[in-house]
Amino acid sequence: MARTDPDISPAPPATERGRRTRRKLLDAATIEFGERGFHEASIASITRRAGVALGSFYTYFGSKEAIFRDLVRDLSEGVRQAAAQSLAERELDALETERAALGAFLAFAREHKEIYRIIDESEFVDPESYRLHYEKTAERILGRLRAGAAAGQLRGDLDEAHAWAIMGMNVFLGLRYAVWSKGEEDRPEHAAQAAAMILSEGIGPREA
Amino acid sequence: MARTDPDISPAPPATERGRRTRRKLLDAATIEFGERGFHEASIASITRRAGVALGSFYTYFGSKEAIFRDLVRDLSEGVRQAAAQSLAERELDALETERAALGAFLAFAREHKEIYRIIDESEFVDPESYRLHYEKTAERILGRLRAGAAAGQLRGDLDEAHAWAIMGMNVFLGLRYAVWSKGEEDRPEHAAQAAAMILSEGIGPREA
DNA sequence: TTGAAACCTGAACCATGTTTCAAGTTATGT
DNA sequence: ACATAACTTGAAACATGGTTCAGGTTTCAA
Repeated sequence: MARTDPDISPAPPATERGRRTRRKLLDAATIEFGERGFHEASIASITRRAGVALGSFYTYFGSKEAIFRDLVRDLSEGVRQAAAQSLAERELDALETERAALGAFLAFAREHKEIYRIIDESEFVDPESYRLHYEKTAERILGRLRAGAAAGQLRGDLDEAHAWAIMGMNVFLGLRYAVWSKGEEDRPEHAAQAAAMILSEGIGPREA
Repeated sequence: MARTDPDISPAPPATERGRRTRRKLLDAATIEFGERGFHEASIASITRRAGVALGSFYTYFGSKEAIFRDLVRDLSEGVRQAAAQSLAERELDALETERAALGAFLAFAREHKEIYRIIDESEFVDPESYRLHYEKTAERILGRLRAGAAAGQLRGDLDEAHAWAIMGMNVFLGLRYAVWSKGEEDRPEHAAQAAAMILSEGIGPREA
């Protein structure tokens, strides 16, 4: 009885020591999943990295899937906070805000390729978390678009689809110019510039 | 000697019967991988669906990864052809072409969610195929942008980054409005309309 | 017609890595 | 100080499913 449901993680740690151990496992898992992907990753390797016995893993997580799920939600929240903070720093108009958001995302993705990869892999390991992550992100973008429209800085008929379009642009530019970026010539600023141009004027011919 | 390299698929079938069996396996694999994802999928289940003995699998594919790789490249080519055909039908100007391309993609994604899923999962199962697929797709988009610019229908300074931005828009709109689409209210045409608006005018306030 | 190559078969082998467990250690509140 | 709950340990059990193989059948060109 009180069997550990593999889908659900056990109750949160009750002691400080417990919280530390759980955190060590989560951090080790970030590295392990980031480097090897979900299926190549092994729990033994995670506990080894964390400096913890194999058996301890199941004190904190019900299964390999469970730690992955907890990790994705953890990282998703971290990404959200990083973005929010970077936008709160300056007062910008709506178009500048979108450009800054993409810039922050590119910088973040470049710095934390593992996180990018883990969240993306959740589409196949834990689709629910993946959906949640992108739905919440789209909602935040839509919120900014609405604010911009209210301020007369954006057109008034923007909706969810526009938010998803912008998010897709950002994600793919991140993949190409931050995660896959190789040499000097792949400049994230250039990607940000291209996106900003599309959002401000479209790609139609310049007015005479 | 002549051991089967698990990474490489054996020589192509020499007989008609062989080609049929290989095709049956590929088709069964499309269903299996599409429904269960790479790791949940089993070779036994694929051969069962194909109506072929387990052992026959290794006559045509060196490993589970190998059939997945062959399948992704097969599907990628199929997607390319479908898009090319749908665009060849009508003579359109550059902006209309992009809109038609997105429309065709949304229709295709809605009709073949499995294909969409398999190609996306290749990011983690066979990254090389994934990169190839999206690099080739971006190149085709860039080709269209250049043609549009040459015809004076698009601005002249569009480059790879713009192509990736457009591709990202399309992919995410496809995910949201074709693959995840639930009710009547998620209309792909609406997504296509939003993207077309962004490309033609941007999201800035309407001119007075 | 005939021989060789191509193809088919499915039971058994086997590697891998997740999960369990029973016994010990450390923390916490009274 | 004591009792109890929280936590730790790692060897072993276990399930799963990919891969091999030795022997049969079909195809096809000469």
